[in-house]
Amino acid sequence: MSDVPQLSRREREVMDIVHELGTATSAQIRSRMAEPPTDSAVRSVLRILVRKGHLSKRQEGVRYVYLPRVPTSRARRAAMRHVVRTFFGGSVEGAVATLLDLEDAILTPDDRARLRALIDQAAREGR
Amino acid sequence: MSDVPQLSRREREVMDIVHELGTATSAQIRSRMAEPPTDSAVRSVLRILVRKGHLSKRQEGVRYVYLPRVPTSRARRAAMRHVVRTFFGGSVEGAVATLLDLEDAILTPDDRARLRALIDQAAREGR
DNA sequence: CAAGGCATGTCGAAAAATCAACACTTGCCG
DNA sequence: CGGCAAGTGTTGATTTTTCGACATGCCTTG
Repeated sequence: MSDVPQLSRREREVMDIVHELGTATSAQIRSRMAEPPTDSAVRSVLRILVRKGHLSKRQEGVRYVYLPRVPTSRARRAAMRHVVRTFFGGSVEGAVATLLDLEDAILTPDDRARLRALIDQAAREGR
Repeated sequence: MSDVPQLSRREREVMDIVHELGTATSAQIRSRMAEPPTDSAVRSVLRILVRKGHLSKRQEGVRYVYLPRVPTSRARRAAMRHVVRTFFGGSVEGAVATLLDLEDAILTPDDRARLRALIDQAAREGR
């Protein structure tokens, strides 16, 4: 029922960036941060996130590459669920509506077709 | 391009709750917090959020009621945009897919019809 | 092999956030 | 009126976060 993210401001910022990139080095992350601190500071946060179990690191040649410990699919769902609950009173329909209304929601005919298919599928699966 | 939320952990938690409730008293907020601190502490955070301009307060009888300073519609869009960018590489279609796949995405035939209409409308509006 | 660079981890200081004790104000009710 | 109850703001102590100076290790290149 309850999330327990417990992430500080910087920690969340870093997690978001890693999620966005999928995989990222300390330098990449730093370059995307708002008012980026020293490289050293960024790596401090990274180490904390690893210790807390939110990220894992892989040796990539000389350097480390960080990646989310939670599979993207799960993180996506969790993020969506949170937004739907917090901002849409749990209404999936409302969320979709806003989504389609976003400025950058440019849908190709293909996209539209796929969306229709998704709706049908949801229907078939008894939802 | 960049958000500048700059919210601390507790601040974000409180903001989420207020957004979810639309309007909330200190006591309501406290009752929804994870590991709720003293009532006094909650009100401290609230005052900070007011000072920072994220919340406003209205006298409601004896007590204060807090509400988001940013209109819900705008907050919704911002939240959605953030999730889409962070977790879906900007793909609205992908976001909708996940949305429809959520456990609690129970769509009535009516809902489905409305969603189809929304897609059509997006199409008509040149998206 | 030496030197220079690059990437890392440790550590402690500085800043921010978190928290609750306390004091005050107001309304209510006996 | 007197006192309790509910709600609030101030304040300073404690904890957490944030940060960067520094030392270390390793690779590469000359």
